[in-house]
Amino acid sequence: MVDERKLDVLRAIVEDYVATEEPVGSKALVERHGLGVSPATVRNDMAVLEEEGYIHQPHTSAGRVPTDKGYRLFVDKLATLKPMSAAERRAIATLLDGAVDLDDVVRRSVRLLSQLTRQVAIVQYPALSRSTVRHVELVALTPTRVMVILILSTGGVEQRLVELDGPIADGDLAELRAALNQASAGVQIAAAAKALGELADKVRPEQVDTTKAVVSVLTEAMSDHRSDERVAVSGTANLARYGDFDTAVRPLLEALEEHVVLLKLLGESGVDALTVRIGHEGPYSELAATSVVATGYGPQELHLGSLGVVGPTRMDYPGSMAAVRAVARYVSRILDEGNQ
Amino acid sequence: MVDERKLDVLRAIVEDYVATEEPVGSKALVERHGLGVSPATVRNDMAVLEEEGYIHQPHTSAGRVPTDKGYRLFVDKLATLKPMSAAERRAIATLLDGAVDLDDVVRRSVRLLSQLTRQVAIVQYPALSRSTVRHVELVALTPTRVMVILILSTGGVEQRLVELDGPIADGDLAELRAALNQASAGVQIAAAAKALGELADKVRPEQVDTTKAVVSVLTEAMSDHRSDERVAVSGTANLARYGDFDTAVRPLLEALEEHVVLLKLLGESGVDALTVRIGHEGPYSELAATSVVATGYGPQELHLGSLGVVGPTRMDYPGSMAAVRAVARYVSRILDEGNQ
DNA sequence: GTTGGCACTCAGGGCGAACGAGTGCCAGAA
DNA sequence: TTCTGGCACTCGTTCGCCCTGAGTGCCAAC
Repeated sequence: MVDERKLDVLRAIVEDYVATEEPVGSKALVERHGLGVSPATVRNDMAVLEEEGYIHQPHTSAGRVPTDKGYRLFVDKLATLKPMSAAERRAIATLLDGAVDLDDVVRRSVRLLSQLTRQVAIVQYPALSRSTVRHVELVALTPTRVMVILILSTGGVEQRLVELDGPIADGDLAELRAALNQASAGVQIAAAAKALGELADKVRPEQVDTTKAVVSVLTEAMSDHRSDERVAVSGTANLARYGDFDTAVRPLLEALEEHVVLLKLLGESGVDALTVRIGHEGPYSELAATSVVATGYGPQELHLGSLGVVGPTRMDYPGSMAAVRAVARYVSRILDEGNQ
Repeated sequence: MVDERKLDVLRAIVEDYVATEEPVGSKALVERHGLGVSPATVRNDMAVLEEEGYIHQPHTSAGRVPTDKGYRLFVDKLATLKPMSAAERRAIATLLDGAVDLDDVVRRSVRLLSQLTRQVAIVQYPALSRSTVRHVELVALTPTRVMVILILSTGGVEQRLVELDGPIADGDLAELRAALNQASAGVQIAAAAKALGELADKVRPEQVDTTKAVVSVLTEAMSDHRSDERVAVSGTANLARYGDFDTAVRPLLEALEEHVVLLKLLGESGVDALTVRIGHEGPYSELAATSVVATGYGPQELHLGSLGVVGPTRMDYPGSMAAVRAVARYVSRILDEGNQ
């Protein structure tokens, strides 16, 4: 199917259907797009497109609707990314530059993305597991209670409270702090957890218990509560614009509650590599009516997390793809700056 | 309207309508509830109830539906809190006790509450502004970059990065840390911000710039990014069970995106004081079809935040009220323990 | 004050006709 | 070949109609 005009027809059908949400007929097509041929000709083309599975007719006397395969071709061959307007670029820059910390970056991004695309936006929190330990801090709140603070290269911070068996002297605390940092600072999280595990063997006997207590909390903070399993969601109100409530809105609303499902939806596309999953191409059969546009983000090609939008298969792919890419790039840049 | 039986009739109408979502007629009423009188008698009572505005007839040949005023009377006079089952109590205890930090408590609570009530749950993050400063920590990441960490009595932690004009010596950093803690530790946030502001006048001249930089970031962390303006939401999928999409679901979905709106919805009810706002009683006319059940929480009667559920006016008030109160009490207890 | 009887109202469902958007096909023009 | 205008055909949608039945209000009797 190399026919240029048939591709034009498909593109026109997708664009019209996305805009009107109604099956599009041959007459309306030639009127709204300057195709330069008659409706009859378009009808012939449509018959071929249908035979090849790119479009579909809900019933005999109706217009045509793109199939998932049709959207796929549209995205792969026909769509050019809508460039972001200057105003949109400015909005991205000013909003994200105002973020005060890592969580704030995520919250602002997800909100921004949902506003730009008028879809449901999802942003995965950056993976701590890929980052390195920048510093470990111990603060004695009382002689037997120590606040353990883990600071990561991504700007993420985890804190935990440790209850000690007996009181600890300030000097011992400083010593322990130094030992912890020597073992872990600058080291990737997985390696750091390992190094810390061996630390208890190297300290003075009377420090062993305390060290063990602190280390166990630290390693737990590193592995157990992995922030990369958290996601932020925004724009659910945009679901209200969906047509079919039961087949489209309800399953998606349910999916949005399950963060595990969301993570699977987002997938693991590389940094700066846009993934578009259309309808049944996704991992969940209940979500056969929704598409996902996602990409990875992170500084220097290092994949720290994914972000994207979900919406009806009948969505504005060029616009969504452009917005997702723009936001991902900006987030990557911010993470990069914070990383110096 | 002191008639005991009329109140019984109203209670029966509310319960039936909540269960079936359909206007309830006189015959069905006497059948399902053991009222011991004939339908005709009930009809007379219903006529009076309607005259007084407690119930309403959608159209002539239909049954009755409670009005907001009817629900109000039901909640005030007729409803007894459904006690939580043992299993529910256990679920609350085990789930919330497993929380690792303050944010986790909030996330778990909101999820729990939405599951218990099968409604949309909202939990406000605890107000930092009411808590006291427990400790301020400074960590030199590089000679000119300092991580400022603010630890609060509620267990909340805020961190910020400060870029200094020139390098700072370890000794000076320790000195500054001591000064900061002396000025703010144990002090309420508002007072602490004030005390810190005066600190720059008291340090050695060569420390003034550094002090000012750190203090400005600290006070900003204290006031600007107030976590009590953040809320967590869960259970939006439950909206799918609503009947009327346009009048009930859409406005609520939109409201859920606006955290300011949510905070206003939750209101500022005292700790252990349940607030029920029914339909038009709330602050937003678009949300005339939704009710809010909320309460404050916090240790020792100290109001740190609010939590609650929102749903259709046609909701299970006794069940929601019981769940909201149970979760709030448990959260309060956890905050209290963390505070020792 | 309560009850059974009865006429009345009216939303909702089922049915059929008219409508019209859109199609497929075919013969003729380019 | 490829495109075009014409035409008969399909079928979902809309509208008007009637009928049904749940539920009511009122009244006379208990």
